[in-house]
Amino acid sequence: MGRKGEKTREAIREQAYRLFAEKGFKSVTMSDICERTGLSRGGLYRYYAGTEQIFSEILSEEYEIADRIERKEPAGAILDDMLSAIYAEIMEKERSLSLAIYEYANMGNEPFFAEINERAKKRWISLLEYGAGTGEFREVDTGAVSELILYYYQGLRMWSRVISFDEKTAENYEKMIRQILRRE
Amino acid sequence: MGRKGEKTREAIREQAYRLFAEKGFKSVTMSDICERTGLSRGGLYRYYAGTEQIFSEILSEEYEIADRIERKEPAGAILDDMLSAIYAEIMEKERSLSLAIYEYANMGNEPFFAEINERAKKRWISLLEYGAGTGEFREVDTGAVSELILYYYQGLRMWSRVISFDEKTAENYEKMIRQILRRE
DNA sequence: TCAAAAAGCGACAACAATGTCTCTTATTTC
DNA sequence: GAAATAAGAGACATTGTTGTCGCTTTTTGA
Repeated sequence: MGRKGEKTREAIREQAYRLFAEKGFKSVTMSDICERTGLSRGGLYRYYAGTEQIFSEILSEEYEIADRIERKEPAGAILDDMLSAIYAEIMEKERSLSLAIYEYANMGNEPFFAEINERAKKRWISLLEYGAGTGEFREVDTGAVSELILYYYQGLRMWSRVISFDEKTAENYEKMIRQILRRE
Repeated sequence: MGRKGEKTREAIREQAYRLFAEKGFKSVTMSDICERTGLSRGGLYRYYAGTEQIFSEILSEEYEIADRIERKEPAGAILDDMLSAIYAEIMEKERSLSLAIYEYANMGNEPFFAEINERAKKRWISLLEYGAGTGEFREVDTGAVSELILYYYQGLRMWSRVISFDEKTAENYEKMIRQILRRE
């Protein structure tokens, strides 16, 4: 019963994702999504009541993935993973939602993103503490350093849409973070 | 001849600035600006052909101010000035155009902002070189460090609209930068 | 295979924003 | 203070977007 609908739902999200990545949140209309999916208005509205609904569904998928990093490896190895994930994200561009997310955040969804951000910061703090405990990292002001890691990354990610970075810029990020954490 | 017009022009820019700071670029309509200024459509269109025109005029004022930092003081003093300007910008919020600028940048104005950014980076690089020359700062990879300074700042500035920072966060910025530059 | 349910269509009314044009009202300037 | 010019009003046609609704087509499962 009703199996085809799920395929369409996914196709809608897939196409909408691309549109949001291209144009941000505000500039995407339901008509745009109709066009891309080949659906009519009636067809599309059967699934989603508007762009906000589609976007928030995309977002929850997105952050679900980002949130499930939880292991018990050496701090250095975890750091490697996180930095290479970040490197990839800075370099990808085409699928970057940074504009859409930022627009959406500024439309009354501040608390949600404050929360996301708080969690990310806590994750970094606990990694830094853990690494300092095992002696892999230098002792640092974990609050300040995790903010640096996060906002430096945000700045890069956002402006990589506007300025065409070479790999050097993304490498510099990694290099600076490692340098800050390196034991002398 | 025609003096009153200039007053109105300025009033339009002033009100438009507020709107852009509140809602970003895309969400501001000519009708919004009519409402705030108390002008009719005909009246407003006599001065500006659209929101892009108003915004780009506001931008050029904005960057004109930002661009004229050129002195021959000790590197440490220049650094102090720049950091305190940054501190103020992170904390102000109400008049922050960061959303508007980012939206506008992503609407085909990438080259303009790439250029602005390039200049800012060069300014930092030359300050870092100068300071290392006088022995006030540590010798660092000036390219990498200036990127860190810039994008960390961008990240902070953008997300300060969404997350209510306390002064601590802005202070941490200053602290980290000084620490990176401090001679041992 | 065929009836019921799900999926999809496209016209339509309502609204919001744009840019223009003509007319009226203020402001200069002499 | 009167003619010339600038500033401003507001109605209008146009365009784009939204959300809905009744109808048709397709899918599904008994």
